[in-house]
Amino acid sequence: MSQLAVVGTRMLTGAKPHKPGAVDKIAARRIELAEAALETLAELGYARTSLREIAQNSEFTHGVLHYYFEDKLDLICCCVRHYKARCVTRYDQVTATARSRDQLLSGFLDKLGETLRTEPHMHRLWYDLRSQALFEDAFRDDVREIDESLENMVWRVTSRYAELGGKEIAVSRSALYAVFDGLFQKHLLRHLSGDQDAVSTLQEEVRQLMPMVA
Amino acid sequence: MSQLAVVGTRMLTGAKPHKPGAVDKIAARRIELAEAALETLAELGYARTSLREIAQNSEFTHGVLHYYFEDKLDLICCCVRHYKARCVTRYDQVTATARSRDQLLSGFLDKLGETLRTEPHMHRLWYDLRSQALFEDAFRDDVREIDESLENMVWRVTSRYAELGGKEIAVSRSALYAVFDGLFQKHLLRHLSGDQDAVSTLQEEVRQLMPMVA
DNA sequence: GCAATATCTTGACGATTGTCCAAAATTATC
DNA sequence: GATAATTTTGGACAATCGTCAAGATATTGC
Repeated sequence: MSQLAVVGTRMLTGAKPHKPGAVDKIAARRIELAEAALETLAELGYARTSLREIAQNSEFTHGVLHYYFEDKLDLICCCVRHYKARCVTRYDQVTATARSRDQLLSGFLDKLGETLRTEPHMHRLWYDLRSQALFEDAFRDDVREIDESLENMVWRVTSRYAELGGKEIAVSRSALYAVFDGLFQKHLLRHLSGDQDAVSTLQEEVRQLMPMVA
Repeated sequence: MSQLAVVGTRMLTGAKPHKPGAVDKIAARRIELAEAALETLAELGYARTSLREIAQNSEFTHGVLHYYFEDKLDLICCCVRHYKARCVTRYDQVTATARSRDQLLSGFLDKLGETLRTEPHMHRLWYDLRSQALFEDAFRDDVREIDESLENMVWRVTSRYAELGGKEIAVSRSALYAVFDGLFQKHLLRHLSGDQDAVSTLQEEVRQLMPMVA
């Protein structure tokens, strides 16, 4: 019997491990494997990703996955949770340092374009996993949590933008996030379809939009 | 050798069949099978849908699918195309008959709620397939076409709404569609998660939004 | 340095997948 | 009503899937 079940229970209940560092080691490997899984998922999509393919993108063999994860769903849930940490602070630097409305907008647009240009695969994975949550209960809580984090992120940026202009945000949190999310998703598809202007078009759309919402 | 390849070529090139009615018959069966496939896809999602499962939801066996479709991708592409026809005119009746701003808004919200309540599975399939287009080239053109149709639909409704108020739409077509699409997707997830207030919350969000965009 | 534990590899399993094909069943044609 | 063409069936195939367990290897505690 592997120690996983015990460790898993510990992690869920928050009980302390008998041996200090043991959980950390296991957790570290779980994250390592989850990151390899994220790469594979981003490349192939949820529907085409197998455990063997994930293992091949790591430095281990496929058997080890069942040593650290209950099953495939457990692994992918771990991926989703780990994915979150990457995203939610993406624009905080811009928000914190910008000293004018234009500066904030420019910094935001730059970062937005950079994200679309350098990480399209990771973002298409997000949309894929969010769609999976529509079918699979196990994903729903995590996906909702990430969605909320992203909503908060958009709200923070826009709040600062409004503040710098002495204005108030004119739409609801949901609507604000929805419009940014929808625009990003649309131009992500364009970008992946080979549209060279996708990045600049997105930036232009957002540039026109910002003064309307705050 | 089946006639499919010939028929397929005919359909692509638009050449006339040797025997009148032969293509229609084949096309009709293709649609019949595509509709059975749509039901299965809506139930299980793209990742978990197999050809045998699709056939079981139809009145045929799994072998017949390869008589009418090149392969699985061909079948699902046919599904996507067929799906489109159902959606794009959903709100046209409301737009055509409404004689006041309030009437249009109420009719739109009613239809929106009814859609979310009665067809959540078909809509989660749409979001699933749109995400698949981020990975699979074969879906991209069809998905883009559907997206455009939906964008136009939203634009038609909002245009009429603006017209009835003697106003102009204040945002771009992309942004307008993005915000509606994003809000719908969010509340679809809520609704499928068992949130009883999802429908009314969506309606309330849209009710607040409409006067802001037109 | 030995025993015990933890970690990893490897191969196997039953099930399922998309695809293909020969034959049966059905329909159309004369 | 016989023949030909079309449509459908159902089984076989190779490949791949998630899962599991036994054994090899590495690490730790004493």
